[in-house]
Amino acid sequence: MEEKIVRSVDRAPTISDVAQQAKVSRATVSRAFGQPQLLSREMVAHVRAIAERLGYVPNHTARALSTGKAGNLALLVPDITNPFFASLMRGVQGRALGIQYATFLADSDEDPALEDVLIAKLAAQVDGFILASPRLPKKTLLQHAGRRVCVLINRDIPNFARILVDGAKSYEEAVEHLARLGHRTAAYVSGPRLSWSNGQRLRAVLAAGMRHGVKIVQFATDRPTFEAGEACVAGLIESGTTAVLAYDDLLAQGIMAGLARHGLSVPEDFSVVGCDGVLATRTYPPLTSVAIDCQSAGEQAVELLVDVMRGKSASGRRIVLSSDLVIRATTARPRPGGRTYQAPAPASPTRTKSE
Amino acid sequence: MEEKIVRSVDRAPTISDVAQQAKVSRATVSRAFGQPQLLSREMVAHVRAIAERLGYVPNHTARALSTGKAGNLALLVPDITNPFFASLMRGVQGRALGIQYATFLADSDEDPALEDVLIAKLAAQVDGFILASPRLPKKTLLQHAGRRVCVLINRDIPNFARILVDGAKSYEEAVEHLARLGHRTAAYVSGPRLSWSNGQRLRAVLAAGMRHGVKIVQFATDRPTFEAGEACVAGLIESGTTAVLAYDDLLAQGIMAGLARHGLSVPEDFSVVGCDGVLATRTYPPLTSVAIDCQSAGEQAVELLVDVMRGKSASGRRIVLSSDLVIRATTARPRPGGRTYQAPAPASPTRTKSE
DNA sequence: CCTTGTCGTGCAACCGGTTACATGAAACCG
DNA sequence: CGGTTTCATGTAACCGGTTGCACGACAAGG
Repeated sequence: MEEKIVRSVDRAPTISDVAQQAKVSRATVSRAFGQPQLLSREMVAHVRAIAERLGYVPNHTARALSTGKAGNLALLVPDITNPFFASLMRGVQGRALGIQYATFLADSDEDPALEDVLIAKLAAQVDGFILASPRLPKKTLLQHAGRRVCVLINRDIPNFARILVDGAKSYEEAVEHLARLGHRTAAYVSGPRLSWSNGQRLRAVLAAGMRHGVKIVQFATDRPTFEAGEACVAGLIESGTTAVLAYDDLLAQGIMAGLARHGLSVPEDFSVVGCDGVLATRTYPPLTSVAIDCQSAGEQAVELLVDVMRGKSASGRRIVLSSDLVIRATTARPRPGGRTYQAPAPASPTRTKSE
Repeated sequence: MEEKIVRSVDRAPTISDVAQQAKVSRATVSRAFGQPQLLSREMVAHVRAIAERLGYVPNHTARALSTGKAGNLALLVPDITNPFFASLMRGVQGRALGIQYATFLADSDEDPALEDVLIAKLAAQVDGFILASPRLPKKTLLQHAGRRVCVLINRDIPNFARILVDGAKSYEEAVEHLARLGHRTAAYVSGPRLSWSNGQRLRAVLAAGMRHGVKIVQFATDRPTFEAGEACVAGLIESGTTAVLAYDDLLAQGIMAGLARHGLSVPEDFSVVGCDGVLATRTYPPLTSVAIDCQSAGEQAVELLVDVMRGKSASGRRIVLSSDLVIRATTARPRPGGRTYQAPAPASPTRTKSE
């Protein structure tokens, strides 16, 4: 029952093989696939039948070389383990497949230098890039855009085709929501400094805080990770705030873990708001969060990309997607008598190595 | 300040441009990059200097066509939004970059048919595939393997090069852990039916249950998702069990949410064990879970792939990676007097549409 | 001084497609 | 019925590299 893998010795059939079998020229075979309207009905059928029988599949590489079109696109993300970008990838691949494009994925690990290298390496093989939250300076992006079409996601640079997820309104609503519950002060835990989304969200929170009489305290993290969220909790508690808005859900999760470690419960002692739309619905307790349709963002990015490539004068188009504030279980009115402090309980996990 | 994107009009310099400038043949230029040892030191330096000045970069596509080597690899995963596969991707890309390979990523959405299509589409552009938890029948995989090198992850088929993450020992330990805590019955909530990992984990749980006198109840889900986990909770409660081992962390999270909705608390009323190594460390409360080094799995897959491609007779190699049971906060001794039932509290979230 | 071998480079074919242009046959038209 | 279109197909050049083979120069060996 142990079938051997038979590595096929006979190379894959080429256009010449089909041409020979069909007793036509290679050009005809090519046209039978590329421009069937140039050939007679019968000829197309004939050639295709032969091709089918031989198992012929046009060679993507050869086609790319002679046409100058790669038939590929690349998606660059700063962190694929972040559910936001993972969902984005799904959206991109779905639409790309529909237009016969294959998708390279590259993860820059939040590193601008690596991002630059990856773009350069892939440039030869793709017709266009979708750059999600790129960290590269505008100048560098302009250079790359000069060679290959680039669509940006969550980075707002004039003259670039770009998709922006507008979290501002929802963050403002979140602040209002907290104000209504009776919070007089709240913290904003920021994401990557260079991130457009982060700037937008911070501004929205500050403005809304002003408007609704909520004092805003800022906390910085260099990367939006669980650990970073956990780490900022000490400062959070010290600051005397009763609510926190995080840049994203990953941070929010970390914050919740940190709060628990300090003996504080959510939402009784602390209210927490995140942002993303994936993780929030997949963890417990259900996180009050700004929901984003990441998949749709990816799909629209692909469409925008092809529009630009086809020269539909969509070059500078700016598409803004809206978001929703979804109120779940991590926000409530602050404890009237103030917080009940408890000693931190650092639960170090027990590891059992197998094998 | 609004720089225009200047789409470069002059096409990228080719090997001919360099040859002309350097007053040598195209072959020499080619060798200056590919086989410098065939050329004199000075010639290599000369050509490279000219190339540098012109900004010449060898055309990947053309090279791929003439050598027959694509210089790319593809990673196929059933669900990129699952943190396990996302981490895997990172490992793969890291190693691939090191050997000058670019990585296609394809998400099959757990659909064998789509998987088949994706492999076929990408075959022309890659030298090899890394198939993570492929759902295709063995027969089909054999066919694909005949055309392109394939390395499997978490699928155990003889004669295939493959990487297996051995969760068995850790799941056995988990059952033992539960037994020690005093649980007499536990549930196993399974993942994809076709998944090798799932079979392995189930068998391990059953065997260990037998050995330690813990009765095992099985629950099936078609996809390991948060929702599926949530959905199976009703049955879980009905079955009268006091602990649950989930196929992965996503399921475990769903189960915890479902339990909470039914008014049961973890770990007081119910003990929960997951598996993965990413999500468990990023959510609260910290999940007792079988940890897997996904990134390393990805790295090793790439290395295995290049070994096979270089014909290092690694064709049938079977690499087994170990896992760790990490005991965190979701397992405890069962409530002595049995569970305290409460009425379910279906918390429907409030949506606030922005804009 | 001629032979033989080694080394550095060029020539030209090839990888597998696409496409501008040429060609020949059929259809149309006055 | 000759001349002009139109249509279907073939011819050959081209995309940008790689590589087997040929060739000339120069050094070593007899």
